[in-house]
Amino acid sequence: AVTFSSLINGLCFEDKFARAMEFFDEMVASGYQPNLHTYNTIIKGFCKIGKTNVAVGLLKKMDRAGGRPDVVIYNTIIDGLCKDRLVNEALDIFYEIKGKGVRPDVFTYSILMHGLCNSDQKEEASALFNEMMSLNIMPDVVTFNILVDKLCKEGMLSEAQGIIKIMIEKGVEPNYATYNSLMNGYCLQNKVFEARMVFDAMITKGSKPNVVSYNILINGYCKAQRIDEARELFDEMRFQGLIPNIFNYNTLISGLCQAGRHCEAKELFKD
RNA sequence: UGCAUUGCCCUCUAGU
Repeated sequence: AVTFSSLINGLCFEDKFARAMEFFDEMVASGYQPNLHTYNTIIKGFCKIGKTNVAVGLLKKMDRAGGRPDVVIYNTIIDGLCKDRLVNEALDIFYEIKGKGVRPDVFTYSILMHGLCNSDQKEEASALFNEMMSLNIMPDVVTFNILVDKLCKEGMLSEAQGIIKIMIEKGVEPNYATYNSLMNGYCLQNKVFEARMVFDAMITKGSKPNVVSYNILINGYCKAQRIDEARELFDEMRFQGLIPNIFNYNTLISGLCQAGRHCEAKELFKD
């Protein structure tokens, strides 16, 4: 059963969801009883290809058949709905499960807070944050990162710094995503220097910058018309053994183009 | 007994 589930998961990961489904149907037809892990993998697959409604249908079917969906399954569905910008439907499910004895966990709250932030409902997200605290469901680094990121995107950098201070006081260490959000926030305010300080600080604190960290800074330099520094960072990233991804190429190539340096852009494109 | 499933950060384009 484990290998079966892993296989399906692997197929979904490789965007071979249709194959995964085929496989799932065959197994069920030959009398195999899928467990919660397997169901969740399938449900997530449906959400990923934009068929959240099918996922919800599967959930209801499980429910009716007495399949007892667990909090992980509900979290997957709630996240799928949020990513489809159907936060209200996600909240409906949240209230529904609270009423029937499935305890929301730190994932549930983080997912919903993320959805609320993405639909410009920061106040509601804070309310959920307070609610989870009052229920003794402790926010973790991801929960805090969601708040930090939202504040950074709104340009409220000192508030974001405040949250980081609070998280540290609570014994939750910021990770690379926290620093990346902060760097991005500074770049959005055209404060590349401050972003660079964060970048350097994260190295000192032992969080290795990843390709995303580099990309944020590269983008910051490009937007500030400092293309040469952007190029240097790109090279340094490779020197550090990081493999540039599609984002890195896009960022630098469009930066070069906007600066009128089309030849260099073409060179890079060839890689 | 162990092992598998859910949440956070970056680019461009298009749409609105």
